[in-house]
Formats: sequence, C-alpha cells, structure tokens
Amino acid sequence: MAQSDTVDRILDAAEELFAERGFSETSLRMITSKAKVNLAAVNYHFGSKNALIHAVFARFLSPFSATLETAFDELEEKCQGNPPTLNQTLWALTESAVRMPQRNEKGISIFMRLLGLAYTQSQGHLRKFLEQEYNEPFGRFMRLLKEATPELSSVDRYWRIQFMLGATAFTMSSSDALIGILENKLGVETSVEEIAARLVPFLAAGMKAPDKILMPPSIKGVTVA
Amino acid sequence: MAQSDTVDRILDAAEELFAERGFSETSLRMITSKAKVNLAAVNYHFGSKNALIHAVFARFLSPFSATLETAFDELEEKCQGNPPTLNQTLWALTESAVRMPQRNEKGISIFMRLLGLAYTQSQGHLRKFLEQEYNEPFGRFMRLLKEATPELSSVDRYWRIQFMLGATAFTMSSSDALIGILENKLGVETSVEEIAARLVPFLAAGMKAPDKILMPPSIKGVTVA
DNA sequence: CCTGCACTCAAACGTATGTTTCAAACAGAC
DNA sequence: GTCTGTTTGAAACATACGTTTGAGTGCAGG
Repeated sequence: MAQSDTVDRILDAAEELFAERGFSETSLRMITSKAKVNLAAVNYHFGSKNALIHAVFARFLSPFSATLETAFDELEEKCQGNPPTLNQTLWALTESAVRMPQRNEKGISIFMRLLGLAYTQSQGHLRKFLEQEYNEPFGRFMRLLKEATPELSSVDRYWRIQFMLGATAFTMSSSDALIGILENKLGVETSVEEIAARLVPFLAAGMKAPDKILMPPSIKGVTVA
Repeated sequence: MAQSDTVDRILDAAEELFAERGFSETSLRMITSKAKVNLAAVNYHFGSKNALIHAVFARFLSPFSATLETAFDELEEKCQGNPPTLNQTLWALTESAVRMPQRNEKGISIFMRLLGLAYTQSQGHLRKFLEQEYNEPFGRFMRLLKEATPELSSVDRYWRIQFMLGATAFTMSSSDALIGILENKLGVETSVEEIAARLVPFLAAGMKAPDKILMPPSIKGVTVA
C-alpha cells in the first residue's frame, strides 16, 4: 500500500479520503498530511485539485476498462455471432470489476464508492472527463444490453438501465456501511463478491420484468404502453 | 413559491440550491442572495447551516411521513389482517410521494433529489437527524416489505431492499438530467410520475427474482444459498 | 567540483466560507 | 408617543481553502 513515491502516496491517500468523504469535503491538506507529503506537492505533480481527482479515477478506470474490453471480446467470441444474453453481459461486467487487481483489501469497495460518487456528486468537470475518456467501453456495454433485450422499447430499456445503474452504484458505494449494518443486525459477514452475486439476479429480473403495471396505479394521466 | 416571510424565502432558496448543487457546494451567501435576504438572517432564524439543512428536510419530510402513515393505514385496513402484497406496498409508497402537495412544479424532483442526496452525501449530522426523526415510517415500510416477501431469507431481503433503495434514490435524484437526456436522444418527454410507474414493476420483479445464480459465476469462493 | 534539474519545503497569498457583532428599523402594547 | 422585544442590516471576525512563491535540497552528468 505504501509506496515511497510521492505521486503514488498522494494518489493512495486521495483515493481513500475521496471515497470516505467525497470530493468537496476532502481538502488538499487532509490528503497531504495523510500521505505525509508537502502541501505544494499536489499542485506540483498534478496541477490542481480537479486534475488530482481525474488522476485518481484514471488510475483505476483505465485498467478496468481494458479488462472489460477483453471480457466483452471473449464473450462475443464465445457466442460467435449470436448476441450474448443479458445474464452473460452482466456477469462479464461484474467479473471484470471483481477480478480487478487490487492495491489493497479495501480496493473493491473504494473502486465502487468512487464510481458511485462520480455519478452522484454533480461535479461537472468529472462528468466531462469520464465521458470523453471512457465513453467507448460504456457505449459497448449499452450496445450489448440493447441486443440482449430486443423485446424492450428504447424508452423502457433506457429507464431500466438507469435503475440498474442506480441499484449498483448506490449499493456498491455504500457497501462498507451496508455490510457493517448487516453484521450488526444478523451477525452475517458479507464480501463485495457476494453482494455482486446477489445483485446480478436482481438486475436481470428487473430488466426482464413484464412491462405492464400490475396494480391499478390511479396516478393521474399515467399510461405505460 | 415566493412567500414574503423571511424564513420561508430562505427555505425555498436553500431547498432549490441544495437540490441543484449539494450541501457543501452551496454557501449561505448563495442562499441569502437568491432569497433576497440578509446573510445574518440564516443564523438568526436557524442557528447554523446544518440546522438549516435539517429544517429543509423537515419541511417536506414531515408531511410526507404523515401522508405515508395514512396510506399504510388505509392499505392495512383494506387487507383486513392479510399482509399487503409487495406491489401494494410499493404503490402505497409511490403514490404518497407523487401525490404530496407541492410548493411548485419542480417540487417532486426537488423532493426526490434531496432524498437521494441525503442518502448519498455522507453528511453525518443529516443521517443522524433523519434516523431519529423518521425511523418510524421507515421501520413500518420495512415491516410491510418483510411480510410481503416471506419467501426471502433475511439476508436476501436485506440486500434486495438496498438494491431497491439504490435504484429509486439514484434515478429520482437525477431525474431531471435523465429526463433531459432521453428527450435529446429519442425526443420523448417524461414526467416523474411515469418514471415511478416504470420503476415499481422493475423493483417488484427484482424483489421476486429467483434467488439462484443463473450463470456459473466462476467467482472465487462465492456460494449463494 | 560544478552545473542543471527535479523535487521538497515552509511560508505566504488571495479568496471564500460560516458565524458574530451591534446599531438601526420595525412592530405591537400600553 | 413611548417603550419593549423582535427582526433586519452592513460590517467585521476567525478560519479554512486552493494555489503560488522562492529558497533550499539531493542527485545526475560533464
């Protein structure tokens, strides 16, 4: 965990603090004191706090997107022409995330928490950065989802994908806290891998849900095709 | 929207700005200048910025929790002894949210966005405040969910409830942005009510999903009962 | 040894924040 | 009209922030 290199020390500390407290709530002084590094080192090596945030994301997102691409490659080759199923696609994504080489034991939850924060905190610069750096694997995932759910209308699929993203980002971003609560209440220990194993069936079932309202909604003006 | 009373003007402005930008990213000076009110008024009327945040939540959460209680009362009475179904429970919650008396046309999305922020931003004081103020309706909702899904183990139910919360909080908290994107891409206009009408079937299907892994996960050490 | 260069360090800069102060304005009661 | 308690106003407070500065350090190559 503790490299002696200043840049990595800063990245390690920043990553952990950002995941714990969010971006605006983490000051450069917290980061540098945790990293045991001079305050000016951040601006010297990264240029600005925003650039540091980008660097933190790039460090784990680039290997992840590479892993993901090969996972999708393998999946599509295995299916030779036929579009992969929804379960296959979701599992490819999940395995890529879980199997990522981790820097430490907290790696996976930090990874997830940062992803959740990226979606949630409305940091304009981050959104822009992520869109232009990683739109390709994201677009490919969307394409696979589309081919795996041809029965859905574009609008239905759009919303259900958002629901999936939400369930995933939210759960994973709070995974530490949620695991702790569960252990307190029921005395059950859980790993991030197990959460993923429970999440995928949930998501798949939601995506494949019958698209009719099962209960009379009695909400004004709502008609779902 | 615009009461002449200082307290309400502050609450209106704070609510909107918090929903737009988050808590830490919104300064008291932004709030007071939007509310056309003196800076000191916030500390005079509320005591502190944190107390203002609590007041913003209390203003819409208290009526909501009251509405929710009566909705649950009606539902349980209608079922006379039998536990309400999952769909009924989810719909009761959804309708209570959607039918809330709104201060303005943006009311519902602000409401949702704030709820999402409360979950997402790790503001310790807010979490504590919400837990001790509104744990009763929340606990009741949990109890209804439990009775509606007796086939689930406690652990399974726990995680699936988290998935539901995530999908809901995330989608609703970004509902404005997501609606905008969909309109740009497909030219389809969507209301928050319609999102809810799509969300409930998704959630219900996820909760009722078969609890076996459908694909060999090939993730080390994972066994899901 | 000297010269460049990359890096570290303590200190300061300017700005923005939440909060406090205290005088002025206002309201209603007598 | 005068008094009393409440509310507003402009200004200042102390603190924290991201960033910049410039002197200092260590180390390579010549």
